[in-house]
Amino acid sequence: MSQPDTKQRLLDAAECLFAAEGFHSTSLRAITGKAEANLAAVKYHFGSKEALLEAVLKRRLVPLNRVRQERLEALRMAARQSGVRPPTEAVLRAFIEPTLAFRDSGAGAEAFLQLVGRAIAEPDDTIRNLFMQLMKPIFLLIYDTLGDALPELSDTERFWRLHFSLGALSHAMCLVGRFQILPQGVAPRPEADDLTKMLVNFLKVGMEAPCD
Amino acid sequence: MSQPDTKQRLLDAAECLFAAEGFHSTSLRAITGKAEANLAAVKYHFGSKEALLEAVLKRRLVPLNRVRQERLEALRMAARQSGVRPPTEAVLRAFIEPTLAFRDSGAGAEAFLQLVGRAIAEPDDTIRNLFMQLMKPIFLLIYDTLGDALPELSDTERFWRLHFSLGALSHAMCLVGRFQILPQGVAPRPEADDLTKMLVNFLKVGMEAPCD
DNA sequence: GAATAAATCAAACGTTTGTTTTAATATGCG
DNA sequence: CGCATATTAAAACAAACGTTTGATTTATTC
Repeated sequence: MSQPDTKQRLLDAAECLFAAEGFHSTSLRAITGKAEANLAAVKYHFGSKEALLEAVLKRRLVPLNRVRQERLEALRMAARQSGVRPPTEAVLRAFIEPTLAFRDSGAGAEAFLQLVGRAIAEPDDTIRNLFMQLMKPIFLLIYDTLGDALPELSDTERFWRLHFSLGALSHAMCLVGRFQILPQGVAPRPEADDLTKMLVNFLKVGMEAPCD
Repeated sequence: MSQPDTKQRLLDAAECLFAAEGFHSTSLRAITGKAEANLAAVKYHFGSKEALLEAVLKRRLVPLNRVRQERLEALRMAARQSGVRPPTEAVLRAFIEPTLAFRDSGAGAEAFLQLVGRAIAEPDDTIRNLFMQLMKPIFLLIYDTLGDALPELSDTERFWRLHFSLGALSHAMCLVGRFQILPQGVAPRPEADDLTKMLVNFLKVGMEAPCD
């Protein structure tokens, strides 16, 4: 090998291009071109274009979800032992903080956030199912943990408020770095910490709002 | 003409397919096949595939945004005359209520909501620019009206809270009708009224939350 | 009813797509 | 060295894409 792992270069290039152009609009020729690899390299190392997408998603999403899972389960554990409810804000933070902090963790990370933020609304069944399969466990865990934090909330309200929150998060993830409409007086690119603070602060009160 | 307007049938078919499969994944052959029209009909009536998308978007989005604009401007007017701030909830409702109520207005309306809910995160520049051009005026108007309602809020906070809200709304729009993860005890498809109430209720407190 | 315009049609265009095949090259090991 | 395995390279594949063409049918106008 001349350069670091072709496999790695393909993952990096695919992540970047999938995020910028979308999965279907990105050709294997564009990916292998950017990665300075041969066209057949994708088939050789991954098997297919879809398998490449799966690898791109898993590379970052599995560790990220593991962190989220650990933080959420630690919250449940601590709450159960001390006999008090986990604070809503802590539950939201356990899910959101790793996501947006992740943004500054490396070169392709920001692109990856766009990719994931868009995957949640993906029209293609194969892609959405792949993404949902990766997200379902953590989704159900935060749903349950929010139930611990807000036991008086009905299942339906909790479900929809969680989805409103996921929508706000994914939208924030997509928006980071690509603004289309910027009114005067608005900082173009907040720090990850500030964005997390704003988002958690916004969602917390929504989650805890009385139902009527 | 054998059937009602080919142009109309093309719009309906395209709306449905764009929503279900996405713009790039929908072929002109699929559209003209569903519309029972000739392949060249799109070129003849609209000029191109992109122009067809523009027509699909404008057909519903222009009237919808007109309603939103009227309601928002009526709020500003009433507030200015009475000397009190427009209520945050009313501002949100002016924007959201027409959207979700629209869902029950016709056959393709629900599909259209998915299409629009996804367009906001669209990777393709041409599509996103087209959508943004249609949405920019109403976006700036609600941004200003929220400024009337919440003058103590900083521009940056107001901007991001608005985006969180748009994310929640677009996510709710995409989700309507296609659930992937349904915990027990959750109603699968709330009425538009109920969904609006939940969403507005959720966003209102987030908008009005203290900054720290 | 002839002449003009509007609409539809089947067929083919050149390109690009993901995939596959076959050959060449580098690498590791005894 | 020589063999075997892993990787890269180049070329070709059929299929699908949006677009275009030129002929034909339908509708409108004088």
